[in-house]
Amino acid sequence: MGRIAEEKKNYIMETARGAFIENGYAGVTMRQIYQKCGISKSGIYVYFSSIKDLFLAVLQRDAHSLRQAVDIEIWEGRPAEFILTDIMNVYREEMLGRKPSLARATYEFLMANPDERAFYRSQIDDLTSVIVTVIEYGMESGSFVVCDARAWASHIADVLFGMVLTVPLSGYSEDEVSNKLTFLIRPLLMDL
Amino acid sequence: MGRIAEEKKNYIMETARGAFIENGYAGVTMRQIYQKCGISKSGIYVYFSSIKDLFLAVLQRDAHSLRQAVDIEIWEGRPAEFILTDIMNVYREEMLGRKPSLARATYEFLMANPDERAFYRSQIDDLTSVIVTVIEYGMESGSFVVCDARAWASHIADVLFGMVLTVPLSGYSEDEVSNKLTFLIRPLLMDL
Amino acid sequence: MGRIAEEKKNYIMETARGAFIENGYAGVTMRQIYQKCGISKSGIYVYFSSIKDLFLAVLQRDAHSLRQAVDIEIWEGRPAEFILTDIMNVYREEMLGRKPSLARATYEFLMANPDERAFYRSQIDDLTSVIVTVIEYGMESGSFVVCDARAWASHIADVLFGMVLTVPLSGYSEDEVSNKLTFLIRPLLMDL
Amino acid sequence: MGRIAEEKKNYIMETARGAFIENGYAGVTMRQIYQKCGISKSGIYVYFSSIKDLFLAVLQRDAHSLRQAVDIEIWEGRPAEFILTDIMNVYREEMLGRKPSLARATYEFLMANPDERAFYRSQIDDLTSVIVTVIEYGMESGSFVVCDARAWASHIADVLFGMVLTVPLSGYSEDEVSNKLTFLIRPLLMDL
DNA sequence: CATGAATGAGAGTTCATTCAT
DNA sequence: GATGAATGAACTCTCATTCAT
Repeated sequence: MGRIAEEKKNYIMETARGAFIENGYAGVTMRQIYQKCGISKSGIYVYFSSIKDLFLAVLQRDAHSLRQAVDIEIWEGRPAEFILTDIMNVYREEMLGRKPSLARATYEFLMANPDERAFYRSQIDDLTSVIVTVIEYGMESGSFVVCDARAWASHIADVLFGMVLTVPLSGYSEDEVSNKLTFLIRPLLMDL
Repeated sequence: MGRIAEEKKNYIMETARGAFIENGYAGVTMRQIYQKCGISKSGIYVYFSSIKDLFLAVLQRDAHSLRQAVDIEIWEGRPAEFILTDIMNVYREEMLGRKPSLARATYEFLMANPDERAFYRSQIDDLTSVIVTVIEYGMESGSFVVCDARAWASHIADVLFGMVLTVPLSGYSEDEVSNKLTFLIRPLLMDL
Repeated sequence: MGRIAEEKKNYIMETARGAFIENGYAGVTMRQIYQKCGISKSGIYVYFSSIKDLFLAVLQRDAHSLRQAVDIEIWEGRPAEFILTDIMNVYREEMLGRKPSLARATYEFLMANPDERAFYRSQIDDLTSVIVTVIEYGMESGSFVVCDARAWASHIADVLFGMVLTVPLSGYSEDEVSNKLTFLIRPLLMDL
Repeated sequence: MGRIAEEKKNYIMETARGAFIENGYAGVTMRQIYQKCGISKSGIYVYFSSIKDLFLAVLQRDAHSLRQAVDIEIWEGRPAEFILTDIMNVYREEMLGRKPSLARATYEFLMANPDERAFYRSQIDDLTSVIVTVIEYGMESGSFVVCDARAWASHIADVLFGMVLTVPLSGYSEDEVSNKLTFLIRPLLMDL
């Protein structure tokens, strides 16, 4: 594939991503995508053999890693509780619909395609491991109480992944969400 | 509506419920339902004016109330930590797919019908209030540490509602789920 | 058929008439009728074997005769030009949608049921003959110029029957309609 | 759109036109059209997004302008009374069903789609203005008596538009129609 | 590499009518 | 005399995908 083709492929993925964010997985039609892209109906099939294919590509590309950002923060000596809060804020913005999120689309997609679910687990595990790093760093630096870092990280990751799905339904307000997230990590904080 | 009609209506709802549990909301077609029911395509419309209508009926009928069961348990003097565990187990079975669940269908439905979302919030609130009762009972009886019952109940409800959606995707094993639920309520327990 | 049945039949016709006036012939469904009537779905079939049947009954019952009213006016010595204007006004109100009209429904019905068209012709002929009477009376009493009464009557009837259909589409204003009707009969008037 | 596509679109419109002429607007289904066309059900939607869309396209294409023909006739010096008769004959053929007419379909369509009624008014106005031209030409050339050209033209147009709808119902014979049209314009003629 | 055209399968819904009760 | 239940046939329209060009 030439460079131009590569760019076009990327452009399609980017545009499709927007559609998936807006309408979920099941709610997106080829029409929406090729119209948004301004290309022909069959133009998409040149690069992706099906909607499923396209979504998987979008999903893989989107797997954002907090890892790097967190490593830098630690290296810079930012207090652990702030780093943890930073992470929570990323997800909070997603819950409140202020940050584009593929959560809904991913949910719908994985429900319809059970074979691909391993991907989801690995996403949770990634987040968990990042949080583990933060907690351990916090314990070392005396910001966090001593605890089972892995258990806590896993718990936090679960809650975040869950609330990203449920908050849009429950309609929790920004304050409610913030309180809930604060409540979630409070037991870790030393001086309380 | 005569008794026979009432029975048929129930039969349709029961059958449709199975379809919704299996395929979610978006994945269910009228065809699947009337074929499963063994009636004609238009036969369903005698009882329900649309798929949405039918799903809402199924949903309402399904709104299980833990309230009563919990009240009885308290009245019987069952220890608070056991009652709480009982509640968690109900949801655990749902997470693990061993208890038929409308969670997925509900999620898809509410995503497609934002107007009905209040229903979801009220379900969370119902669960929260039941848990509040249990926690307060546990604090009185000395099983639970003194804490902000409402905040904890709300937190627990959130986690349960979230995990009902995410566990089928993450593929957590029974043990993992159990551990997570134990971890969730451990801080409440007195003797730890 | 007993008297009660007779009354019910009349009631259904009256109610159906309202529906036909509102929605034309093709636009009326059995549902609308039996709901408006507050009777059961099949209740209509006790009295009328089909929608077509029902409409025909409504139509026959509705054939209003101006004959009698006009005869009285002549007998009372009302000036011919006023009587003619009275007739035009009946139709003007219908054109402007201020008098309930079956014109649209009749049109749709007869287009779909060519066999029944003789009825329409007889309606035009009825009106024509009434107008003939008025014109002859007007000629005798010196209000109208001497003319071919039958040709003029037929012409006027045609225009009225046509405009009852077209005015709702053309959207002529009340003034426009009035002017047109005045223009139509002006040549008959003596002192102009 | 390529030339082949253009041709196919025209072919569909032509075929649909036949269906609308035969069965009106409400009486035509997509099925009839795509079967007549020999294409697949969804094939039509490639070119027209709905029945309404298709009908509007047919209607626009069909808007015949007499204007040009009349201008030529005047330029050629054809007597005004003949030109007027030519115009009337166009509509007479339509009334008698010898010239395919969309009048019925248009009536049904506009009744179902009130928003589009301006179109009807503009059609009447177009015809009126053409007739005005002819009448003025006739007055100048001494064929017609001096009169209010606009009022007469409007009157004639109304009658023609009305009779196109009513004659198929009244079943007037060719002679009757001819007589009526003659009667309509007689007052304009000079030597009578 | 790209596209317009075409399609089969299927979606949800409505309707007039029939029939056992 | 009246009805609730049921149905088959039809409706408009959408979709992901293929294929010749």
